[in-house]
Amino acid sequence: MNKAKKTRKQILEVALQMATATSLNDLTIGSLAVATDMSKSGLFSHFKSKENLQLAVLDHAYDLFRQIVTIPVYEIESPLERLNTLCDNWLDWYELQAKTCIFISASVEFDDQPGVVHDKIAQDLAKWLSFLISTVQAAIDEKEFIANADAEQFVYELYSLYLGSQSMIWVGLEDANHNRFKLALESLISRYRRI
Amino acid sequence: MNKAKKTRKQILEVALQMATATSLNDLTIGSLAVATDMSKSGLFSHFKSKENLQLAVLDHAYDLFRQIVTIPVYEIESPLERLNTLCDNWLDWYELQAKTCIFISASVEFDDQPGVVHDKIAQDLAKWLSFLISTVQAAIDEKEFIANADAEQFVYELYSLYLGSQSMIWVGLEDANHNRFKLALESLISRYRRI
DNA sequence: TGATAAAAAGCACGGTCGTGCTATTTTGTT
DNA sequence: AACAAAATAGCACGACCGTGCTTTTTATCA
Repeated sequence: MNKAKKTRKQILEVALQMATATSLNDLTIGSLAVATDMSKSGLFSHFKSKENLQLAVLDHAYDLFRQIVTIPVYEIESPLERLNTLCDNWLDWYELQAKTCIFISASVEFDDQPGVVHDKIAQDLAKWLSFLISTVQAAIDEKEFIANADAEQFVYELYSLYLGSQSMIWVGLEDANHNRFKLALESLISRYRRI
Repeated sequence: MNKAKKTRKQILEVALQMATATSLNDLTIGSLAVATDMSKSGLFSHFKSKENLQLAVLDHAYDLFRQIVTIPVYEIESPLERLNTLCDNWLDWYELQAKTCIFISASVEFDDQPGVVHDKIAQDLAKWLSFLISTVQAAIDEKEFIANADAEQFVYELYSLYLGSQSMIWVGLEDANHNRFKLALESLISRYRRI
């Protein structure tokens, strides 16, 4: 691997940490340079613009997300079991990222800020949601879920519960083990399950 | 009313609009001065610090929120009907604020940024959630909901669905009329309802 | 190993930020 | 109408932002 690629990767690891801890906009080139022990201009030349840096951070995050959440379930045959493991991994992802999710904060941050970053976030979110939808649809097709189930409605509710779990931890309505999420997920699945 | 109080109120109305459209941190004293046709220092002297401005904006928002969402339901006797109206008003609030909610964006923005603003947001959110919980509890007590219902779990799910509705509009999984939210809410209530 | 290209640093720029200080204008009261 | 007080404006500051330049250091490969 190139020297450039290597340092670029190291930068992105630190950058993802920082952007996760604060936000994509608070990830400043100066502070990132300090954190990586580089000069501002030396770091800057890797990305040519702040926007490119933000895109690179999101790309890096998505790679990591896939590695943790998505890829490990490919071998699982039962769609329902795949869905369950997916949710477990999804919670793991949250824990591994120091109890936040950069995609969620980024999507709130950029929902009123049009541009390529906004578009990439929307695109990544759409990819993840449609992956979930197809998994639910597979469960329907393989008769693990009831035939007249609405896969999109299921995923809307599932993603909502995930969002809510994060939001409500810091007011104490949800606990650190996501028990309300797990309970609601169980209930959600049972309503869709063929008995 | 004082001149000071009057202009302060005018400032806060514009400030809330701007903070809602972007974010509490992007609400800059300079840009707010331009928007209100004042000098930076003239405006600044009303609040003495940016933090105070942010607190004032949140206060103003919460007043408005109560006016639109909470106060109009006080006269409704049936807790369940109160809950339904509350949800309708809650959606109205979202529409009136140009299809965003400052509390949601602010809570994401400040969840990793300790201080008085963070604390106020958490406090406001907690107040709203406990109001919802007490309404659900009233429905249980008056036997509109089943006796062994969990009011907190209900509100966790309700708030999650609201969050999700907003998040998923911009990827097209939810539509502008919040139909997925309404459908899920109906389902949620029916699961708690005494038949 | 030495030539050449790539990576990193140094430095400067215009801009905007929040926030003080002082001067001026406007308000409210006698 | 005169005067004290309050509201607003003018101006300046140090700090940090993103981003261009030029120079120096480091990596790559014949």
